[in-house]
Amino acid sequence: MDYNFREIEKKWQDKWAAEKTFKAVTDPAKPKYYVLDMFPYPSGAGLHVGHPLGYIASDIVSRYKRLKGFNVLHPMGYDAFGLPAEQYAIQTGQHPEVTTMKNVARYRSQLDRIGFSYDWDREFRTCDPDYYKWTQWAFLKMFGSYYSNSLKSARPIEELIAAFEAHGTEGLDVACGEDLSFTAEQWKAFGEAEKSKVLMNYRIAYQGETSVNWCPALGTVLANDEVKDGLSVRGGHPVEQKKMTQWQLRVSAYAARLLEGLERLDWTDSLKEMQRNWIGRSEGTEMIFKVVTGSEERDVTIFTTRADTIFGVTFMVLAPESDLVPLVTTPEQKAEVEEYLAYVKKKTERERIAQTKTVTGVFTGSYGINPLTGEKVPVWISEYVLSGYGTGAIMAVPAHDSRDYAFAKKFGLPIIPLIEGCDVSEESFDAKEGTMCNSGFLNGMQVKEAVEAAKDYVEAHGLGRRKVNYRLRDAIFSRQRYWGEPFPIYYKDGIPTPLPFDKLPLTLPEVDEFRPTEDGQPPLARAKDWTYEGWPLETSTMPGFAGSSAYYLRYMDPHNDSALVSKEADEYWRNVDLYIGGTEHATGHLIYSRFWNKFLFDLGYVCEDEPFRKLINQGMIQGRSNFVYRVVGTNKFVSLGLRDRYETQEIHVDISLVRNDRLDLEGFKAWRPEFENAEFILENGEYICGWAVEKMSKSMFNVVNPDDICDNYGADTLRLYEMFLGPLEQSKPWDTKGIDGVHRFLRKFWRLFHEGQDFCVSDEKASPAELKVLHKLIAKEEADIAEFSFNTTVSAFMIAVGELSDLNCHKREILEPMVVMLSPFAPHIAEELWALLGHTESVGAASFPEYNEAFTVEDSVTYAVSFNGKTRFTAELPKSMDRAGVEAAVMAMPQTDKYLAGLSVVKVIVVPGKIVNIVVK
RNA sequence: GCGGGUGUGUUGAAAUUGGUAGACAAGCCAGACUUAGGAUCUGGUGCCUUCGGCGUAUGGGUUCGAGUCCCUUCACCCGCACCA
Repeated sequence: MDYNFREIEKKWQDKWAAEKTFKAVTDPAKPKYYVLDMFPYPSGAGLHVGHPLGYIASDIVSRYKRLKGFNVLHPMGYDAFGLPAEQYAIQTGQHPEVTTMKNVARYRSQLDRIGFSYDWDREFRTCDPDYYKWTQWAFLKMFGSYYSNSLKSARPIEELIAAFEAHGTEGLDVACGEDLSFTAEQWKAFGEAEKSKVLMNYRIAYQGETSVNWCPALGTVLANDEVKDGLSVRGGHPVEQKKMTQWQLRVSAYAARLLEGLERLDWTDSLKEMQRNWIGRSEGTEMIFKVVTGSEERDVTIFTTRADTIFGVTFMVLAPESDLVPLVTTPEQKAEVEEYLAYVKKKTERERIAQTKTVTGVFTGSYGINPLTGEKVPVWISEYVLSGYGTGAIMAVPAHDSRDYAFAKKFGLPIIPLIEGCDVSEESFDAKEGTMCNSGFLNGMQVKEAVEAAKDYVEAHGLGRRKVNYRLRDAIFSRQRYWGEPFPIYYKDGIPTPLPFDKLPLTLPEVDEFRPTEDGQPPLARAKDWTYEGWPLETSTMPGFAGSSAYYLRYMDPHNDSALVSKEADEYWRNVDLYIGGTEHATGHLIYSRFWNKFLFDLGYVCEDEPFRKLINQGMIQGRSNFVYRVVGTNKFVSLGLRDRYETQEIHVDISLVRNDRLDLEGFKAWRPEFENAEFILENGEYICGWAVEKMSKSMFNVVNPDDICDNYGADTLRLYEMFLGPLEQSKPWDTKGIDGVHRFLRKFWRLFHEGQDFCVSDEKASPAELKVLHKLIAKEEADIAEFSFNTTVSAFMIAVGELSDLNCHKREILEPMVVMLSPFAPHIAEELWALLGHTESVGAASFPEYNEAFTVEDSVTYAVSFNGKTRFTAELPKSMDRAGVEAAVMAMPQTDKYLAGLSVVKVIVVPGKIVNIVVK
């Protein structure tokens, strides 16, 4: 009986599906293990061979953990709201749901062929109303909450209202947009609209005007992580800055906790570092400068991390968007300032990035007073100061900040050095080292002391206070799009009002077209009767990250109609033990999810405050493209080695026409009409193609489809090969060439159980040599899976199978545990052999074999004998021999004499079990 | 510019964490069986060579011993980027 993978794989996949083999049931008697893949966005292109890499790894861990006695939750679903389906809908008129469901079905059929052990009963799509009901629910909870800084927790907004009624803003320590100040009496006197506006300043989900990334081509705003280099991540369209009123999430309130939480997570350092940078904590000082405009005087607060440099302040700078700008502009400067603001406004984000080196700015006409020296310094406006960070105003110290330096040079402002011996004639001195000078009471101190001394001084004299700033901004939460979750908000007398919980889900209405309305309203404005009790409903929808922020919780209890997740399910499954996915979500999804989870934790809906305990980033699988070289102006194609003799043009060729870099000439001619009459200049009778590693994509003709691999080699081979390709976390090119090696291994494994065509396994007792092979492999697999080093496990299997074939071993005692151990990697062949071995239950119900050191212990060890560190020969010695014995034995060997000829021994170093080093002179 | 990472045969990669570098695979070469082979099996395969020597990007250091630890330089990849 040959290894017929097609028949075997079909048979077992059908059986797993029919019997729901991998159904997870809450079982307090067993320890739980939750393995999650970042669920995919089902794109129209289907899966390529790179996508399942992480899924295969997580499936191996899932199956392994089941063998180790864990109750494993391993679900899968789809991140189904998103731009591509909507763009397609705009172009074709086809409802995004239709496209999405078609793509989901395709994904599902591709996934099913690879033999994953998902519990498909828990599957859902983020666009299912049953699911997005809970996304809307969470939004309403955020709308109904504020963040208490003193309690470090979200609290119901009713508590805040009660506080306002009792004592206004007195003693308030909460996260907010701007610092408001009013008394209880004032609060009570506010009208409904006014109260709503005030509360927006504190809600965790709030509506507010902000500068947003507006993408005209997509007709929507985008979050910071959806924009890269001034272009939209999806589609690559230009993005500009625009002030708009938008729904936002007060993620910034959680900055400190998001940062601290990283300490407790088992994530890679690079990923944690990325999040730290994104959160961007910096310790500094807020200081008040009096600014004099004509006869008026007002306080301007600046933020600095270098309070020690205050004696070097020679000017101040405001962000162009700062509210202070109109207030401090003098009548004489008004025209110039307005011209500058117009210039800044018309720049797109992309231009701004491209021109970071150009220095621009304008003088306001006002002067600030240095609170320490009483000196007057001019107040400027420049785009290098950002309105969104700190206070949008800075004190400029050109001697010790390179940006201030460039500005001072350009506009001829004075530069005062503050560190002894520093040279500021060519560039600023940014390093925090040296002895202070020109700095009043700080003179003579080292910079590090001066930083603290200056902060103390400022606080002691009431000039300002210590302040921790974060770079993390609130998340913009509305999109002017159709294909997303509708906001459960209606406008009663213009006041944003939450829909009652029992009206959820608020389902997406039908519209006749998916593009914005003629007057620029979002597509939902096209819906007939988009109202609640006669009041208009919100017309924007939620962004892509909304649905993916709590999906891992829903898998714990996916059919619950009365809660996102029941208390019992949450307390059993708690959080994700192992999360596998790409790095591209480092600053998006992985921040939002942590925020979302912490919020639900604060309100007591979940019991863990971090969602993902351990996270692995699988590397990307790139494509390996092939090229042919056309001689310019002809239809002749020259082989790689000969192309230097011609002027050639490199052309991508479909990799299906190439094998081992040899071109299939007839296939190439048939590929495209223009190549029909192609002629070839061959080397050694063959056409050798060039190659390069590139992103796997249709346009490069280098896409490898997993279905084709399953057809030709089988899912087990695909799984093994993807793991064999190299370390999981590393990016690597796909190269189908090597796949025969693992396929051959599976056939060899199969043959261990067969004698000719017959299944043949003996009950004979295993020999010590055979047991050693087995137990070496057990130890190796245990260690490798703990470190996610799957490639070496596959190698170890190949070696073990090679050794067992050499030993001609067909014994059940050895082979049965081998099948169990192989089952996480190649489950189909394992199930088949397991059944042939006479078992009626799935191999998944077996236990992972116990490692017994006794079988692998050697009674002798090989010592490497070296002279002055150079290994000359090896010596086989009993393992029990002590150092002195080893030394004596080695010194007595004839080879030693040979290498000692004429030299004297200085000393002998014996490393037990490894090395004997003889130092000679 | 700042931060993180990587560098080993023709290729993907191993190396028990400081102990015989290149396991395992691919490719290539030779042989066997074949009408044939994108099939199967066997052997060889880092470089220079006569002994032997040289080899883990580069130059140095620590050590009896370094791919592994420390410093220098170079190259590449990733992330952030006017964050005061």
